[in-house]
Formats: sequence, C-alpha cells, structure tokens
Amino acid sequence: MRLTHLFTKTSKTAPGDEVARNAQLLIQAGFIHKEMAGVYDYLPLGKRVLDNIIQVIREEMDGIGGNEISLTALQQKDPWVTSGRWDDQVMDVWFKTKLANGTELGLAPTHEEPITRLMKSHIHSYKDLPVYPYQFQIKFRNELRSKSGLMRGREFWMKDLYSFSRTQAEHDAFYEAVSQAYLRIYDRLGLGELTYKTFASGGSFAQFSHEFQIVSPVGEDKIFVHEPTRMAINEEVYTDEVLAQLGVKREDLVEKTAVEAGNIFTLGTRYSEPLGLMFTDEAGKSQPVIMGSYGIGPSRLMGLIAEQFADEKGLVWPAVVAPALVYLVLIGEGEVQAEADSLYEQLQAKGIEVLYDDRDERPGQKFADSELMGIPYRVTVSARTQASGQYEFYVRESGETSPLTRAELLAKLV
RNA sequence: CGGGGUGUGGCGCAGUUGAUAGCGCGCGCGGUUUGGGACCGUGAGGUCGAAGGUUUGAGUCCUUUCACCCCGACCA
Repeated sequence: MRLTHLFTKTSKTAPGDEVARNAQLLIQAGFIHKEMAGVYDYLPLGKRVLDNIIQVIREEMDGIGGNEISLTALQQKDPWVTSGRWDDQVMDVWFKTKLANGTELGLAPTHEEPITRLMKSHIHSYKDLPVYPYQFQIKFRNELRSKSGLMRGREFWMKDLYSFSRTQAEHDAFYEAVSQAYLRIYDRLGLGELTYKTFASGGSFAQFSHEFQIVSPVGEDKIFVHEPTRMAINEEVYTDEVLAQLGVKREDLVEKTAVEAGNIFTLGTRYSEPLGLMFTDEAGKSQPVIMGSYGIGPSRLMGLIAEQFADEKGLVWPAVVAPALVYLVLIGEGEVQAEADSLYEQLQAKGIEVLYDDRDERPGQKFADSELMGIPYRVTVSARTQASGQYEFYVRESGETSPLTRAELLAKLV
C-alpha cells in the first residue's frame, strides 16, 4: 500500500485519555480509534494486524478439523432462558435490547446456547460426530469497568470453537488437540516463551479448565508457574489439595502476573441436555452430545503483542502479524522515485507486503513513522543509495542497518 | 458499583484573587528547504463536556448531570 492512499495519520503526541501503552501507541500510530471506553474501531493498519492474528488462529483451527462459521450477534431469548443464562444475576454482562414489537433480544456475550440449538439441525446420529464449528466474531460484554485499551473491552473479537463429541474419551482427545494447537498459535505469534498452560476452575463437568496465560506486567491474573514442566496454576485453584493432586510443591512454584489469552472448557452435557442436543448411538439409544468450548481473544492478543514488544520509538510487530513486512522509504524524486517504484512493484509481485512511503514528507518524518508503526524492515531508496547501488536496510527490532543490493534484499525477504 | 482524578480548536496543553480565550503540534496559502519529525511570512479553526444557578460580568464560583482515565470489586 502506498502511504498516499492511506487515510490515517500518525500523531506526535499520545492521547491524553489513555494510560495503557497498547492503546496509546495503537492510537498514536493510527491503527485504532476509540469510540468510547472499551470500544475501538480498527483502521487500515490495525485491521491488517487483527486479520493476521486471526489468520494464524484460523490455520490452526482448520488444522484440527474446525469448520469456520459465523453466528449472529443478535440473540433470541429462548435458548438462554432454557439454559438458565438469560437472568442478569447469572450472566451479569448482558447487553439487552428489544425488537420494535417489544420482543427481548440480547447481544451475544458468548455462543454456547445458539450453537447448541443450531447443531440440532445437523447432529442426529453417532455418524454425524464429532464436529468442531468455530468462528471469529465480535462479542459484547457489559463490563462494569473496561480498561487497559484493547486488553479488556466491552466489544471485542473472539475466536470461539465448540466441540461436539460422542464420548468422554473422544472429547478428551480433542481437548488435548486444541491445547496443542493453542500452544502453536502463541508460538507463531512470538509469545511462546511467555505462555503457560494454566490450571483454572472447571465447572460441573471437569475439575479444571485450562487457561493460556501470557506473562506480562499488565496482566490481571496471578498464576503460579512450575518452570520445569512449563505448567501453571491460577490462584483461584491454588490450594494444597490441587498442589498434591498435580504433584508439585509450593516451593517449586513462582508467582507471576499474566494475561489470559485463551481458555478451554469441558462443558459435558451442560448445554446439550437442557437444549435437547441428542444423538442416536450405535445401539439405537438416544444420548446427549458431549461438548467443549474453546476461546481466544484476537483483539486482546493484538493489545498484548503491541504492549509486549513496544519500545521507546513505538510499536515493534513480529513479522507474522505486522501490517506489512517492509516499510519502503523514498527520499527524492525523478530517477530515485522510479527506482523506488520499481522496487515496490517487484516486492509486491513476490507477495511481500510493503508500505510504500511515497509521501512528500521529510526523511525524518518517514523514518519516525516507520518506527512508530513498528514495521519489521525498512528499506530506504535515495540519491545516496542510487549512487552506491545498495539500499539501506534497517531492522526495527534490533535497530541494525546494513547496505543491500536489490538481489540481496530479495534473497533476504522472499 | 465504591473511591480518586480529568474534561478548554483535529491532537497535546496553559489560563492567577471572576472582566467574554491563548500556546505548541497539525492544517491552508506564498516562499526557502530536502537523510532523522525544517524555516520565514501569512491565514483558517473554539457556544471552554452538558444543563441550571449566583453575579453588572463565569473557562474560572455553586448545583445537577454526562463522558473519559486510574485503584478496588468482577470478568475472554
């Protein structure tokens, strides 16, 4: 993309009403725009980052047999009444609204009820199982207090996967497959070293659920990490009984602050039973489907990655999620511009995402913007580089600069 | 929802014991510049969050209210 085609602007100053580093930088660099507390618009560059995160998750979900769908945000009251979760005392984050005729509706904070009801049209026999629908969707949660920029919004992106299995063993195997896929996701996003699969409270059908906690000073959760096994325990289940059960000793655990970036739940028949999602087994007997739900918040991950890798100059995106791989700086006009144009075309033709700074701006402004935006690599084309026959290649993360010919540059990027 | 803080051009801010608003950035125009956020000149842009009140006079004082941020309680 040419920057002359990009409508967003960077700002020299951080917004005064944000304290969270992720929100400050993302707004300053023009990635997002705040509508209200906990509600943000994604602008072109921010949308790319979000989409890149989503794509990594999508690939991993498809890899374990997921079927991508898109459910509605508007929710009919009935299935939620049936499950017992329409009550504001039970589900205290509801946004509720009404049809013109007065019928009550809700804005989905999660999707167990509708997906369970929906699957009744498609699951009848053991031959129809197991299945794993998932989606990326904006969830609505009326939090008492939103905070920390993208980390905790009232409207946020979520990947929610639901599993429908015949037996507990079949469920357990898939649960483990999701767990492995999640670890691969955090790894690919550059967060692997910081991620701990964490034991958390489970519910009626399992003693534990598992959270994927990413160690970060801006976290809201306290976890106790067992480094040798890279396992952790959320403080909510940090008891002597649990420690004994998991075979770890208190003195081997280190307390850390972390951000919950994903969680996986065994639901058992919590929803299938009341909503009547049954299948006929091999013996011709009707059985409730065994379910699980598996969430990851792509928007929270975006905030976390922004926060985690930023430095004093601005954002620093890992290449997989960056809005572009290369920031191409043009300094000059005429032949120099023709050279930059041709490089831009060639990189694009090779499938490399490039932000081409073809604006009529001072070099300093272009350099500063490339750093604020956190694009992994910067290539400068100027009269100087024309004369030497080598571009200036700059790595955002390390700050290192080196001269490269076009062939060398292509070899490095492709 | 309890406690604390903040609302003044697009952004960041100043505004004294009350006298009808200013600075920087950004933006328009003219010119000089062109490898680290240039410079000179000139201009546009604000019912001071909202409503009510006190006063000859309110950005400033009083009341109510809305919004935003932080801490706490609660959550992907």
